[in-house]
Amino acid sequence: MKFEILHKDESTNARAGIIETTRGKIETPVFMPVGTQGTVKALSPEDLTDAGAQIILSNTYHLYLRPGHETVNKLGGLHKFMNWSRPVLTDSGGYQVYSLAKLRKITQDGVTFQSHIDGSRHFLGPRESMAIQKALGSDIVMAFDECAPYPADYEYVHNSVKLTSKWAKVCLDQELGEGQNLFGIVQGGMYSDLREMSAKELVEMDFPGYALGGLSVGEESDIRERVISETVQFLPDNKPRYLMGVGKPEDILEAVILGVDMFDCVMPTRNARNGSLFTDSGRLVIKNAAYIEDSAPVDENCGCYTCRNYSRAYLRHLFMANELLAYRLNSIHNIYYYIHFMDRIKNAIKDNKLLEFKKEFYKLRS
RNA sequence: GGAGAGGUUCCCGAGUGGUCAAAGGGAGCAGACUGUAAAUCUGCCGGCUAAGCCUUCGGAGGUUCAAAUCCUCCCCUCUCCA
Repeated sequence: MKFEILHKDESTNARAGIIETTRGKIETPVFMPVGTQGTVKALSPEDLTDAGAQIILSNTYHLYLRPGHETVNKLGGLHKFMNWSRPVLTDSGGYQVYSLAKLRKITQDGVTFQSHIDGSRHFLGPRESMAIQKALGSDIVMAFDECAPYPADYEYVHNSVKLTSKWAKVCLDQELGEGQNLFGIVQGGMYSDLREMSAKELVEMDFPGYALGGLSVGEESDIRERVISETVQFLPDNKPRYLMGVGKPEDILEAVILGVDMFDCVMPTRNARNGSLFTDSGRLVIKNAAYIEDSAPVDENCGCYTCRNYSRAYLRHLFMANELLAYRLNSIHNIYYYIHFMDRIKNAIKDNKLLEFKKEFYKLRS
């Protein structure tokens, strides 16, 4: 994997670059749609490429439980299995340590999960996570970390950072497949010194890319931005930086300004399924009665398949009637919005106009 | 014509003397979703000059301190038999 910065914005820390993987190039800043179970919910791979997706996310824990990584491997790996030939990044299962907190127990060696599907017990540690991700054949492999909750006291987070560093080293020692690249994940909660410690320990290990984990867990956006900026300063300039799980368009914009290159979030797809559509003037809740007879598209300026062909009134009808097409059309729009939002940010960086873009962005939604 | 069942707040449907503005569901209205246990979850859902009052349980009348609940008559639905 190769990462090259093509341009740096003059007035912010934003960068526009390109990641080269064996499965193709990824222009950054990039948004990666989330396809936890080997599918971006409601969308086909064609829908994703049409919307401009360059890389998608998938998940170690979920694919391990179902259908099983060995099964996926026997069927030719995740890309072939799901008919997606562009790059895939797999999360390690570290987020499930947080999201499935009630169903797991952490030890020094890893985490014992009780399956949310059938209650059976499964051990997932750094070795297991690497082996699973190797079998899946993803292009970017995430280290197995502990995503700490928020709020959490200093001692808890301190231990969490030490554990994450210990596991990161184990991950690094595991053999991966051809073309696979392992990213380390910085933890440290909202504590500046722990973020610094975590970042330095991981940078010492020399990963091809670094992620900021443990954010978007309920903290205020100003706290998040503080942590991002405090963390990024300890990360090498010439490696991609990935902010995990963030977020709203405005959150992403702020993080790009602070020097982040990669993002993922369930928000565009989940909100689409719940009737909330992203536009430059804010979120449009398609189920609102205001759109019953509205013949306009969701967003007049949007070039997505949904906006080119369907009215708000029709989308509202599909949603209210629980029609399956609603999920697909809404998801197409939101994913397109996010991806093109990143394109506009990227172009603004190349033109040294990111701050102007930001100003215009907030003006439109007020 | 005979026998039976029933009419409850937008809909379905509980409730058979006071704890009933009336369970529950649906529909509707609004909100939340941040490395997906999410096509999920939450709130509202008769009116008002609101810790109180007013109107409501097919219609009219009556019994009672008190009626969606008991009585009388009327109207209307449905099922079965002829």
